[in-house]
Amino acid sequence: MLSVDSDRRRRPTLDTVAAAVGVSRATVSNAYNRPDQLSSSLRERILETARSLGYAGPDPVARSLATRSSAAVGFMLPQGLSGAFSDPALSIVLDGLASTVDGHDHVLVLLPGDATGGPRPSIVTRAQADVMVAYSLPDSAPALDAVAARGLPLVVIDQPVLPGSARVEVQDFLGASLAASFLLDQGHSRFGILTFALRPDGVSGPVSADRRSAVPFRVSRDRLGGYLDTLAKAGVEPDNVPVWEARGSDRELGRLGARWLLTRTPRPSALLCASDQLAFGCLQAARDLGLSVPSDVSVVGFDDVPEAAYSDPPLTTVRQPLAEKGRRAGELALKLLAGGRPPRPTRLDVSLVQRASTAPRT
Amino acid sequence: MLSVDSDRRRRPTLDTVAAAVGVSRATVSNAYNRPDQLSSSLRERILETARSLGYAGPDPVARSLATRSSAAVGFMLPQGLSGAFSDPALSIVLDGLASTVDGHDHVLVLLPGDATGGPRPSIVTRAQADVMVAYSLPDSAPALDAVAARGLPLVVIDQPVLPGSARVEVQDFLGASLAASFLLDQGHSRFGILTFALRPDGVSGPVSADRRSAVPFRVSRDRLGGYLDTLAKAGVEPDNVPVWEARGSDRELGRLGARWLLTRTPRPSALLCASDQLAFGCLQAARDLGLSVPSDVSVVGFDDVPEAAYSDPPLTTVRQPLAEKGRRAGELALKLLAGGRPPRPTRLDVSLVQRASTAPRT
DNA sequence: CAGCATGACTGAAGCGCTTCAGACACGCCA
DNA sequence: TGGCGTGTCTGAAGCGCTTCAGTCATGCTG
Repeated sequence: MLSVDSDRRRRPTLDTVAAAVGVSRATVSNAYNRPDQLSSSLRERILETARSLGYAGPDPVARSLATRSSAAVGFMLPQGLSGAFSDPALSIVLDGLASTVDGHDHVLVLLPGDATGGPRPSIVTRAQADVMVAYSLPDSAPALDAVAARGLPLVVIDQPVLPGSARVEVQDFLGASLAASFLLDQGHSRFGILTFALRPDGVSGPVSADRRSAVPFRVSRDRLGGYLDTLAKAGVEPDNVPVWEARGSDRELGRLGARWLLTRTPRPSALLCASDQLAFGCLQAARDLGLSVPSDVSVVGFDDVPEAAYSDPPLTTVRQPLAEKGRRAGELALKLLAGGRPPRPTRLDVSLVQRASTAPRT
Repeated sequence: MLSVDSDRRRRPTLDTVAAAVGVSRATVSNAYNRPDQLSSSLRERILETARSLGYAGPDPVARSLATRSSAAVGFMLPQGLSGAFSDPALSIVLDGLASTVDGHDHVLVLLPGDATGGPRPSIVTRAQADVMVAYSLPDSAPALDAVAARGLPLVVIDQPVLPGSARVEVQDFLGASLAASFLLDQGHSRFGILTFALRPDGVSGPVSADRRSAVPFRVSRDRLGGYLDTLAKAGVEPDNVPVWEARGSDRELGRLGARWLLTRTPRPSALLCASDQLAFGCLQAARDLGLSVPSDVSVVGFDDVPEAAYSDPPLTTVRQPLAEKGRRAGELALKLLAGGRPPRPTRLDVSLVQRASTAPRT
């Protein structure tokens, strides 16, 4: 304890090095940040002395204060990390984002959410980041107000536009409607829908018409809406379509929901899922019940994660450009950081990928 | 651009608020950090004024400089994020870690690695964190030197002990040997081994005896060593055991390797994998080749990720307490931060979980 | 040789906050 | 009445760095 403290106290600073070399502090700073401002021989001497003194370079925090930039991008999640990362779609988006900002020497600061559907405002207020990226937070999450209060630039992924923020998202409604149309074309008429959280309250279960209104998660809203609207236009009453809400997007929760859906009477001949993970759960549930996919029941997912091509059977799903989404968000963040204005939001394309988990109704 | 700049310039500070209220800066600071140091009526007045001025609270960077603490834990990965998160084991560990540090109002700063098997030293040097957690980095990664140079406390997960650092890890060697013994007991004698990266050079392919020596990743070293040593003790020559190295730990790379292993002559009757993800790839490869698991070939994994219970067939695997690993690492990090000395490393337990992917040799 | 551009280095003013040793007024006890 | 503890608030010294306007030789031009 004592020794750690004294370690800390003894840590050399720019001044220590400057004094040791016999130059001004500014010169030492230049040795690190502006090599062209001093002779290379002096620079060498400074770096050498710094090394021998155990000086590892300018303190990042002090540097940030002086430059008013922390070289960090905050990433706000709607939930805790385990829930979050069980969704491979997030990992891919995050990777796209990370590789973009990493290439510009920025780091990613992770702000996990809690039951309110986003990070606590207090943690947002104290996070050292100079731009925030919000991933699929519910409308009007307190975290968003905290970002606004700090005046930080914001880019939102999969979320309605907020004044002054940049946005990237995909055409979820269209994607869902593509999937529903496809199944209708295949002759299906009895459907079941498996969605992930409509609200950040951790509830799983059948969805009442009441709960379907004013859904704060845009993605859930659009995918569910896309499914139901398309079915309705084809004459399938929304009230006759059982909907199960899973509180998260993982396989096991999907299995649970699918078990319920597949035991309704009459049994749906096609299941529409809000994510591939949920769809994988459906495949499992069908197997559990001795049903065969696609001859007894067709299943479609959403996202087209890599695994969708290898499931048994391979999954028919709606493809969205996940990595691209992350990359775009990263570029937008860097652009805002450089003082750019938020451009018009672009909605990335979606398309239907037909594989073996769907078949015409026989 | 201009307006952003002026926005920035105009942002109120403690002084702005102090002047507006007519008190000293110290008092405003106390209003936020030490409510007991001023009358609650004054405090209310200060907070109210701050709000009306658009002051969102003390600037985190300046605060960090003054307190010499940034309330952030750095997390260093051996590879880029996409590779990393395709491994569910990492997500679970990360979640355990995040929930622990989050509970103490710390955030996680992600430092993705590159081809050198860890984050670039420059990014480590500049990251604003006051303790680092290294996850499965190779021995002597440059990033580790950078941490040492900064004098930051360090906790390592799945890595050999470094002087002065805290450590948490599981008994990988023992786990591997448990799995190998089990298969030997089941009467198997022809084995194949599927490991993830032995070196951070991005190479996939059959492993020569040469490449098996001086493996810098401790986990790979111990799991592979545990398999081979145990087999050797039972009289199975290591040179007769084909080993495939996948450059990452994902299903598709596993499938590729298993395809090679399952087409050796004589064909192995049992496959030992370094991770569940790789094992899932084996299941897929077996299916591709028209082999049935477990009657034609037995497969064991390592980790016991949740999905292992739901694969087809459910996976026999070595269980390690993943979430616990992350939690412990988080606790250690917080302890070091508080000035504690690194305690003796604890190796967490492993155990074999028998499911349906293995069967006695017929 | 005056005049001037150039390169190398420095002084000092911040960046926005925390903290700690007081200062000050007030009420209380002896 | 004098002394003293208490509750409030302040002044000023940092935290470690960047940056910008200079200063000072030095060498070059005309």
